[in-house]
Amino acid sequence: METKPVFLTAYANAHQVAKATPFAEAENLHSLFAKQPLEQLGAGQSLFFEGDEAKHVFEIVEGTFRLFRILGDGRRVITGFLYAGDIVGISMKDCYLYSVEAIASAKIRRLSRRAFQCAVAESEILSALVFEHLCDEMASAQDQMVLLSCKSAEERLCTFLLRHMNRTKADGAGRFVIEIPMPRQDMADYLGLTIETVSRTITKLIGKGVLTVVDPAARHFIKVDKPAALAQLAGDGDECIDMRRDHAVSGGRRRH
Amino acid sequence: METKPVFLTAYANAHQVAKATPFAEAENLHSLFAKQPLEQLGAGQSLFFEGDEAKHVFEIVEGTFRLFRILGDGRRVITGFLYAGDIVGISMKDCYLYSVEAIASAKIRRLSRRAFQCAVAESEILSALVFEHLCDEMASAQDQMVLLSCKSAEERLCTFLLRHMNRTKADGAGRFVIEIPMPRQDMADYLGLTIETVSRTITKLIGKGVLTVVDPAARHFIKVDKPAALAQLAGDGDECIDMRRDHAVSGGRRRH
DNA sequence: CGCGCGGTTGACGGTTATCAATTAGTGTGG
DNA sequence: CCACACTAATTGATAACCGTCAACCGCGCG
Repeated sequence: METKPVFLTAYANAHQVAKATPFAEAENLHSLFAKQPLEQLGAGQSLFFEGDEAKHVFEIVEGTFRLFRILGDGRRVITGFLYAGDIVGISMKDCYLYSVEAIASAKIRRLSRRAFQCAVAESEILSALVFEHLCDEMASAQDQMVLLSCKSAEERLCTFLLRHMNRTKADGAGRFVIEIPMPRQDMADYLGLTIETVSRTITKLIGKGVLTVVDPAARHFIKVDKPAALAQLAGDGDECIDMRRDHAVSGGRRRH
Repeated sequence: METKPVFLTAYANAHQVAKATPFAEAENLHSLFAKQPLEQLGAGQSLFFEGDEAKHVFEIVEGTFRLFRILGDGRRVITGFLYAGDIVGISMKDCYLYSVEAIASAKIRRLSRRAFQCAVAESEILSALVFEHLCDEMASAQDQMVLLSCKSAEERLCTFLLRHMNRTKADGAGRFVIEIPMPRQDMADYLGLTIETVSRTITKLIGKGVLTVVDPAARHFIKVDKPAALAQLAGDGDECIDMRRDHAVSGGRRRH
């Protein structure tokens, strides 16, 4: 995550491009949006729908969004969430691959795809950042596939909470209060579970002393009392660097 | 899939780059590899391992490969397969995200990452192709997440077979003989199932008259007797274009 | 107050994982 | 040539996990 953008920049100096657009001196993707008007959205409002022509790129200024697809029979799959600072709409060709909705009220800025492409094409730095962005997206898609492919309900939930924990600062005692801005149904559709299983699994984790719901009225804030236990239960125990090269010897399959 | 590369090309003419490298006139990613020596690999041989420094980009000339990650306790997740003509190693930052192994004997060509980057940075056409490649990878990762998130064993298997069918030509009678080059265990690890469930589900589909195993000795060739039924059972019934915009009204969840 | 919504809890059953045995194909060596 | 071992795949019995259906709780709001 802290790696320098190496790709497409290695030969940046080979390009001597006339920099004429308003974005020419932009050094990161966010600065592209700086002059765009702020747009306010209400809860449940959509940025775009799956299959729509991909006309804009969006920067999330405030709030949380869900990315999802609907199957023929009504099943919904949430493929990701967006938080303040995220950018969406880059990794598209002609059409959006998924729909995006604000979970609660939110603020965004938008750029036409054309303007975005223009700015990126003129800057080696931005090209590299776009490439990096795509790689990050791929990496988290991979992680999600691992989660969905072979983790139990408890492992899925712990992984989910852990990801949120890592976006949060600890308090003095090394404990965390994490905000879960989305409703249970969204968590379920994201983790490939039902709302009931999510609820029950949270209850079980509370029973184990790993979690506390801060305020029964506001269930969107959860305190992590045992971060280490949470990481343990998440299942990807340091990914087992040593055995990757000779997994054949262990030979075992273990559960789905 | 038949869309023109729009991204990073829109302003291609703004760049007047001195094209001096051997790759300067390359018009597609494969031509980059044309002059590289052909390498032969045996069954089970690795191209690289998850976590290795990403030093090369590979073109698959012949054979099939599995992309996978190993979890701490030995569970294996196959995140994808590679077939002749595919390219792997682009969507990486410093390190490979997964390991890649030849399923049977195979042939590849490789390019150093540096050379690849160099060539791509000098050509607008190649840049656009790389971007397109990444978008395709994202799209199939999304599809896989949908599959793993909410499809039953039968739907998963039918989806898998359907994907292979679409890479194959029909015979005169509109039927298909598809080759499944990987063993059952690989299918299982890819579909988030066990080998037993894969086997049982195939048997069930044969019972329904949808499939025939061409030769009990060579189980890697499967005849699709009812392609329409297979598509039906795969579950993503034309993705329900109409209801995407108003899924709220249907209100229903349906099974995981 | 009654209603609706989001969330929790309980009972039950189905799908699929797990454990175990069997078959068939393949290669090896005497 | 056949016995043997070994692997890939299938089949069967059983049980666990989690989905389904249903009831219930607490809260906010008209």
